[in-house]
Amino acid sequence: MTEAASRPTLEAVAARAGVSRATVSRVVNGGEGVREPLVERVRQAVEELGYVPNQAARSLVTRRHDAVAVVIAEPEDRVFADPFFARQLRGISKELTAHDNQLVLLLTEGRDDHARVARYLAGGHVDGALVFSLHLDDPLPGLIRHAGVPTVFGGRPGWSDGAGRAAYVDSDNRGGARAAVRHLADLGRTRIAHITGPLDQTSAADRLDGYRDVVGHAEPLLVVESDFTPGGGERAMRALLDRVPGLDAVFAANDLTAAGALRVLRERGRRVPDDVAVIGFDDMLPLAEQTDPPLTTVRQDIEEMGRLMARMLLHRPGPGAPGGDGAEADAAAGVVLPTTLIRRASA
Amino acid sequence: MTEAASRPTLEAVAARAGVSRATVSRVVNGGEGVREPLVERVRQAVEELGYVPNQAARSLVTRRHDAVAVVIAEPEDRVFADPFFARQLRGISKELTAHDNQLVLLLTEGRDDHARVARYLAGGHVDGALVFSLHLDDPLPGLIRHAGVPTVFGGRPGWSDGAGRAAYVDSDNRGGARAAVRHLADLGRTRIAHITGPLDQTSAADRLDGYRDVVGHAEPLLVVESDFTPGGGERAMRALLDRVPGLDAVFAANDLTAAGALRVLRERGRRVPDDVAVIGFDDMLPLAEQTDPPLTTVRQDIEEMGRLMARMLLHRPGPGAPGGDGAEADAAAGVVLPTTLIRRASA
DNA sequence: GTGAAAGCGCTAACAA
DNA sequence: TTGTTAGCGCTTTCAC
Repeated sequence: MTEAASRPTLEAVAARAGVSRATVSRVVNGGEGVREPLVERVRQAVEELGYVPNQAARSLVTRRHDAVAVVIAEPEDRVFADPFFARQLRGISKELTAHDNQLVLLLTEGRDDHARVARYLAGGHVDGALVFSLHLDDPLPGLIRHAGVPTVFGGRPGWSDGAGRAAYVDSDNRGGARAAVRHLADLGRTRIAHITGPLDQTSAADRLDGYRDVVGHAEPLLVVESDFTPGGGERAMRALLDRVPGLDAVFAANDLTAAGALRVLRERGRRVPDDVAVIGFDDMLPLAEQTDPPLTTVRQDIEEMGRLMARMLLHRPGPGAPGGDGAEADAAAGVVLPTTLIRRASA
Repeated sequence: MTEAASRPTLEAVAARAGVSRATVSRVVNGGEGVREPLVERVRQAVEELGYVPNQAARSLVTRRHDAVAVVIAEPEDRVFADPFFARQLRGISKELTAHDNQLVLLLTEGRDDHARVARYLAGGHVDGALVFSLHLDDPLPGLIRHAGVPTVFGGRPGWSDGAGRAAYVDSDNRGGARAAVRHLADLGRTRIAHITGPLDQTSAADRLDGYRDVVGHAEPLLVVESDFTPGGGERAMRALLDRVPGLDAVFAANDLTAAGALRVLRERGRRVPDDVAVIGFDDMLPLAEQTDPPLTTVRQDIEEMGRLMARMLLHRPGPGAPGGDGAEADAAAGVVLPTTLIRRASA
């Protein structure tokens, strides 16, 4: 219970081991070019004193921080209706931990916070940033790119100004949607409706594209834009049933929407999947398992997305590497992860 | 797009403003004791150069970091089946941001990670820690207390070794449970069952106590220990129905469990709430709204819990203050937040 | 292979 | 009120 009084310094360790500070430093940082017996002596001294390097002092000279910012820009409550970010965080955390990096979490509450985040990032407190921003018109990504910090985005960024260079990780929204709709078609369904998400988000737009890849643009009446919420799903489902009473399948852009749709279908006396088959997207648990009937849906490997984002940031070619200055790295700007159709009872 | 070359230092600002570094420092840190015209000159130079203080250099001398660690020790997937932590994080983040503190997120994956976290905390990289650890036998809280870092716990800590001094924030699990069960009694229900959570978690134990406050210990057959999962809820509900077919109400220790119970009740042909009334705990959205019927449940103000934790940590009496050395602060060790019964259709 | 010494950018006495 | 100066604890040339 020795009170934190003042923690031992390199100096103290050096004294104890009977070597110079430089030697201790070398040992602490990997021990390259120090002879074995000395290494051992220093290790022991470190152990005995419970020495932990002072990161501030180290950063001051190395200009590295071994810290990465995770920026989550989600003004709405959606972040919390959804374990999505939590899972990605887990993936990110694992990868960062494996490389001895710390995770600094920056949550933004709205536009006011943007300046704060931009300042922080520009302030060089972290070695890079992982950014989640879902809306096309979000000014934050621009601010961040301007801050000159190496960045990897979560989800395909929607802006278009020479953004070919932005590194990102996304899941295969389009392919997943295609698989879902194709599955409905294979079931013999011919009037397949789609409840979209907010189309200012690339994930929603991509899922719509996937739907169209299979059914074409033939029946615009079968597509309703919604908002990724259960309430929106209900409204959309009602509209669809009013417009096309004979529809026999629904592909909802996410599970929340699908849950709302399911309720309306039940309320209107449609049996699922007998009369109308339903597929969602996300495999959001426990929701997808708890709906009635349990929801067939498209799963994405969210944790892996997080891990990959961190890996891309950490392993990007260093500032001195050929072909780039680090911030605007290398070739493969975007990485897209596969999705899987999870069959339950609803389709 | 000026590449981060090297950011301006205090020195540069001083030169530009024609003053000394000390003066710039004073202005940057609030401007106390500097005459107005100078303040203005310095501010301008800061602006023009886009100066941002180097936190590492500052920490090195002040030994403060304006950073707080949030430690989430949850080996299981529960963290992510539940927006609980995300919400608390939001609350914490808001409060920290308001006081210009950064949030360093430490997720632990299991025992292996404990040493890492303990080392980090002991390393003096942060000014304090907010710790979530749900299990009685978790060694992490002990390690952390040993690290000598000011700490506030999320949820009443369960260990007993002189832990009267540990600061924590919890919601009124016992009172909430009492309100739920009392509501069931007011509905005229007389055979009220309880599906508990894992009793090695104080929240589950406290909810059981609340239940007993109302119904007493009379009917042990009406209480089944479960695990906070839907599957566990199903199993518990089956056991309950087998043992006490005539039961007319169930208080489930959380919404996930309640959802499982609801399914079994339907499957066994019991109408809810007519035959059996059901109440959950948490008000976990969207689940609680999407069950059939929508779930009556006990809501806790999760975000406020987070905010309060941060506030307690930030405003704790400083190291020099009377009556304590900061780590083992003042009087009110624990703060308990009220809960609210949310009435929906299930009870 | 090892040590001595020079800062990294900042704050905090202390002097002026 | 302002400036001068001495470090904070560490890494990193550069000699030896």
